[in-house]
Amino acid sequence: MTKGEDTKLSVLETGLDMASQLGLECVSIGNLAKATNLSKSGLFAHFQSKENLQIEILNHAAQLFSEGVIMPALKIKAGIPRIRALVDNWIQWSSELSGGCIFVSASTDFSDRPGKVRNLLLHQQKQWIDCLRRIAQSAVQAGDFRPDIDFDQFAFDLYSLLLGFHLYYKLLDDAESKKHQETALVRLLNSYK
Amino acid sequence: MTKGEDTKLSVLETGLDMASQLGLECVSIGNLAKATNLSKSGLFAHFQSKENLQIEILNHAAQLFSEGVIMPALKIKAGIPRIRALVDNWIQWSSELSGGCIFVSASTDFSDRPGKVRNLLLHQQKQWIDCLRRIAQSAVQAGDFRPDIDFDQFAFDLYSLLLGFHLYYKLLDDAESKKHQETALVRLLNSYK
DNA sequence: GACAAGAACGAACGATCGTTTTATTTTCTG
DNA sequence: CAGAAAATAAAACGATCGTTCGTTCTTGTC
Repeated sequence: MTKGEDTKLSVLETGLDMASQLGLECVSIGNLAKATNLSKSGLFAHFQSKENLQIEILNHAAQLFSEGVIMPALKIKAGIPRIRALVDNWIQWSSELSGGCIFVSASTDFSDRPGKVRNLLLHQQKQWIDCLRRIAQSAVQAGDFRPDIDFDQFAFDLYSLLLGFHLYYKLLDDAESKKHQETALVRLLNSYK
Repeated sequence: MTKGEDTKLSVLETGLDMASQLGLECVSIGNLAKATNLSKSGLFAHFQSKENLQIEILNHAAQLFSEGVIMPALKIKAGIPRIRALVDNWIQWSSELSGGCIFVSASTDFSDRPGKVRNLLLHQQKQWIDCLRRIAQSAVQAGDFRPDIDFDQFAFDLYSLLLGFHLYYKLLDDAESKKHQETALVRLLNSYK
């Protein structure tokens, strides 16, 4: 890895963390430069525009998300064990970032900001929902779920559960949030059995 | 109502709508002044600081929320009918604002911004969750829910459902979101019967 | 109709925004 | 080690940020 690639990566790491806290739009190039001990122009040269920076942060996050949340879960036995692994990984993921899951904050941030960033985010979220759907399908094949279930509905149900946990955990810092999430997950899984 | 109160109110209306779209932090005084045909300084004089503006926008939103979502629901027969009314009102509320529910976007926006605004937001969210809890209690008294249910868990479950709907509706503009929300609500209510 | 109070204005403040240009340093290659 | 290429820096651009100041216009009251 060349020097340039190396610094760019560390900028993306720091930028991802800042974006999770402040929102993608509020990560300024000046602040990010300070946080990474670079000059504004030196940092800027890596991205050519702020929009590009935002896109690269999202892509970097997507890669980490894939490696840390999705792929490990796919190595677990299909069905309920895999679903539980996915949930655990997701919670782990959104706890690692100091401001919570970047896709959740960016989704509310960019739901009304048309442009390349929103388009990318939309695509990523559709992929994530598709992942949830496929995991429900594999749970049917594994015999853990009834064969007549609605995959899209399951994706909605599970994502809602994670969003609820996210808000409770991040805003209310509710010690109960993990318990509530677990209870809700058990009920959700049972209703699809 | 004096002239000043009148303009201030219209600023809050416009500011609330902008905040729902861009997030509270990205509502700039300059833009808000343009949108309300005021000078920057003229608008500023009503609020003394940006933080105050944000707080007043949130308080204004809370009043509308109370009038439009909570109070009408409390006039409906306690139990499942009231819960359904509350959900319908909430969905109506978050559809009226062009950027969705301000409390949802502000919660992700300010979960990592300590200060008066975050404190207010936190208080408001706790009140909302308390409202959900009490509605579950009244549903027990009305005989629609089992007496041994966990009220906090119900609040978590119902709020998660709304958050899921909100993301689906605002970001994915999913025509199916209403259907998914309805299906999930039916299952939720049944599980507490 | 004078007069005080309230409301809105224009101009400017220093700071920061994203971005460009030019220069300097660092790194890699022959 | 020399020279090309890549990486970073410094300085400045116009625009906008939140805020302050002093002034002007509008409002309602005696």
